[in-house]
Amino acid sequence: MKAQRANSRGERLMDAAAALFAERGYSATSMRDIASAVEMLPGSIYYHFASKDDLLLAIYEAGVTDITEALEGALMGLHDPWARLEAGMAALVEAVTQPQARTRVIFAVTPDQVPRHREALIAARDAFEVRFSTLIDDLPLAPWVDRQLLKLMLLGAGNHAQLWYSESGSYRAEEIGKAFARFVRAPVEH
Amino acid sequence: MKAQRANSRGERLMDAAAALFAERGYSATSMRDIASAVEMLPGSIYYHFASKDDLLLAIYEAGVTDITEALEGALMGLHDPWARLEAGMAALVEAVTQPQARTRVIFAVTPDQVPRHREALIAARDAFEVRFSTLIDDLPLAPWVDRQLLKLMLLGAGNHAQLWYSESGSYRAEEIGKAFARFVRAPVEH
DNA sequence: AAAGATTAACCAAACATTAGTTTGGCTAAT
DNA sequence: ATTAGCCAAACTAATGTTTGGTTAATCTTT
Repeated sequence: MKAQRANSRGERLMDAAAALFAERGYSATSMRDIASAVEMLPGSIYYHFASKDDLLLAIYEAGVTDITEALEGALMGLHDPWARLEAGMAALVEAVTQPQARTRVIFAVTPDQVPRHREALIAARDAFEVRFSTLIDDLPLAPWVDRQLLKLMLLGAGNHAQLWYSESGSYRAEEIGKAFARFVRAPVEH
Repeated sequence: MKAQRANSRGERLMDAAAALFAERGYSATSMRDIASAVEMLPGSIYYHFASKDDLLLAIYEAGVTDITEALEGALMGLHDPWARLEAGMAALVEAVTQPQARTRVIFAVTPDQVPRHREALIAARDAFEVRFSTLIDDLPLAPWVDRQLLKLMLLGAGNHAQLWYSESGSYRAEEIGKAFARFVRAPVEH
């Protein structure tokens, strides 16, 4: 009873494509690159996905689902707003740095690079960002603080970790996320 | 005596290519796209640059020169370390958001996307980052603060502004940069 | 200063390769 | 007997690049 074989191939395809999209970029990755990564012929991909655009869209939406669930999971049981921000940032950095990740594609591929699905990608991405925004909304902040800018700063910093993070490096994803949250909370100055 | 015509065309080529590289990405931009942006034929580009790779490299290195000079200019006359950080962040955000920019290419194109010049691009980018690091090194910080992580956070946040900044938006580049610097300095909490 | 030679900057046209995609058929499992 | 899943092979368009020629400006020579 090893069903799911069909689904399993489709998923493997998405994972392999996601890894290539995240590393080399969307348009720098060819269908032949993807095909040879899963050991099948280029044309065979079209049994699973109607086009390269659609493949990317499927990965992107799956990635948004993944990262949203990861975020919810990390927040579970936490009530203190700053603890929630730390956990959320940790989840974000983990999502953009994990090697097997479809989640990396969300921040590596910008909607403008896939004109045909531009709106759909923006909509999917916004769904996550709105969810992330509530973390900042709940913070007790000084009145001079622009929450919108603070959100964009934290999102940008977390996203950017994708570019310099290394598994062999001295930081783990979780510490990075938490550190970013603490930098804006506590008086860093001395 | 309107000399410089030669040089002027080459510069216009770099600017047009830079704009396209920054918006659509390196490999999503074709030589024909670039050529038609400056109203000449694809093959004519090869009189000025030996290859697409070399064109990108020239733009990238010119961009690093630009942003480095912009940074130095912004810091001139400032001695207080926090004032210098604010000015530096403002210069960074301005560099990644200005429309006529070769500087945007630095943060829009990652070295891995141009394998042939990977090391050269990394070296150029590092030259700027090292310069930027001194801003953080000079800050009087609490002992628990990891300066390396703080640097990466600020760089990431500034770089990321490129993705959401809009000229018609409610923020100007300078305020964004300064706001980011203030978020980590002052106790945001209330 | 005029004629000739040279060069910078580009065009016109093509080349080989790679891109995304399509089609028809094969094979193993249902 | 049917169908899900893939192969084999091709097709068209787009890609980076090359080549030889053309034009207008600059420089040299007389």
